[in-house]
Amino acid sequence: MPKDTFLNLDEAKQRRIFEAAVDEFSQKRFSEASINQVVKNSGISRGSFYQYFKNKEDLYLYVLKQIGKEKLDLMNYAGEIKQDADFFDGFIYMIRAALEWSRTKPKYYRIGMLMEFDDSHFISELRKALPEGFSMLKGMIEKDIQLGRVRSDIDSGLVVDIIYTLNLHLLIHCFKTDEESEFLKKIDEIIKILKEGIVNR
Amino acid sequence: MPKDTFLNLDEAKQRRIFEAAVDEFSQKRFSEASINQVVKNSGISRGSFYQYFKNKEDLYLYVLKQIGKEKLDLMNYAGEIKQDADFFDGFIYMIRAALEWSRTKPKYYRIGMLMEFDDSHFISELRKALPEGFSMLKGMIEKDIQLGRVRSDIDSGLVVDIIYTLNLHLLIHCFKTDEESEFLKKIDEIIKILKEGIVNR
DNA sequence: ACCCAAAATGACAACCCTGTCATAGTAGAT
DNA sequence: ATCTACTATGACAGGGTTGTCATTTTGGGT
Repeated sequence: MPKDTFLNLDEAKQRRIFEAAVDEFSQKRFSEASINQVVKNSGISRGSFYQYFKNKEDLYLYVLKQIGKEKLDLMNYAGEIKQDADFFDGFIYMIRAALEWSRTKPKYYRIGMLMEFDDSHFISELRKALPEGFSMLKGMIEKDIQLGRVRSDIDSGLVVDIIYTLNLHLLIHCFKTDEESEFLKKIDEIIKILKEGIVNR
Repeated sequence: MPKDTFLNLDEAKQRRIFEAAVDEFSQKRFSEASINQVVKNSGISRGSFYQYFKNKEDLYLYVLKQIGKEKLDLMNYAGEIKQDADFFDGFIYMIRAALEWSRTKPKYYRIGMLMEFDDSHFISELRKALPEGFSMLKGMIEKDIQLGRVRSDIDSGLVVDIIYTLNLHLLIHCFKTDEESEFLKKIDEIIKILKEGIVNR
């Protein structure tokens, strides 16, 4: 979506702008993020920016697309291993992969998280169009139901929703406090509860 | 926290301002909410506003305090019934009470929800100082553990966290789509999963 | 060395916002 | 009727934002 003028730039400059944008969008929600900041931190002029991108939305979409490329590589790699695992192991594997990614590329991860809590029109619409990261989990639960590993009256969609929500919530906490081992411990415990329930028997 | 000049106003005018503030704070996060809007919708002048309140934070705290009063009444009422109920019933009761409140005072509820997703310094600090609505649930789980109704290896804090997070998540969805019966169905299902787990046995 | 098209620039308009302040208005007491 | 103390007002300063545009700079081809 950037204009040709941007694509014609030498790669170093493209990266400088991209990274300035990542910096900004990982600190502020889309609506609060400022082009001025991106312009300042990438050392280009305001006028140039609007020669490269149509507007702020254009820049955001570009950043997302770039991040998506890197994420896709990682997810494809993760996808190879968990073929015959059950849902629980598959989930834990995905969590660890995601955590690894969030550790190597924390800013990318933060952008995703901020997006999650952005209720602006633009972001709401955008979110709908984006691929759901945990969607594969739904298939895994359904497989487990067919194999008799999971109760047949369980709503797979709801379970994915639960997992997705709790994971996001814990991740945010993890980011704030930087207690990664605590996070993994809690995920394990949540999985256990999800498996067995909390009732004494 | 408002100035005396505000308290001296006749009640109708106080309400007008309060309601304009509620309108604004239930539509926009604190940082995005605009005094201009409040001023316009309450029909007072900008200058007057700053004669009534020190600043935006002052107004916000006032609104929260007013809402807190109403909420306290409701919660005290709800607290009377669930004395000897177990955690699950207690939780469902609380959910229904909260939902009832969100139905009668949706704007108040929205303010709370927006606060939940506000990471500004002011709101973060404020949130810490506020009483935790679900804190009583923790005690109920611990009681259930002692009574042998819940496994003793369960972390009560984590369970409350799970419940709190999922509830909030579902409520937001409920607010957006206005599917209240769907919401209650899901809560019931989540409780069931929390109780029994999803594993086939 | 010259030319010209493409790229870079920052001033600018137009619109937000918050908090202040000198002025104008009002209503009660003397 | 006058004085006074409180209240209301909107213009203003000073800050932010986005997107535009006339102007200058640059660099490749001749």
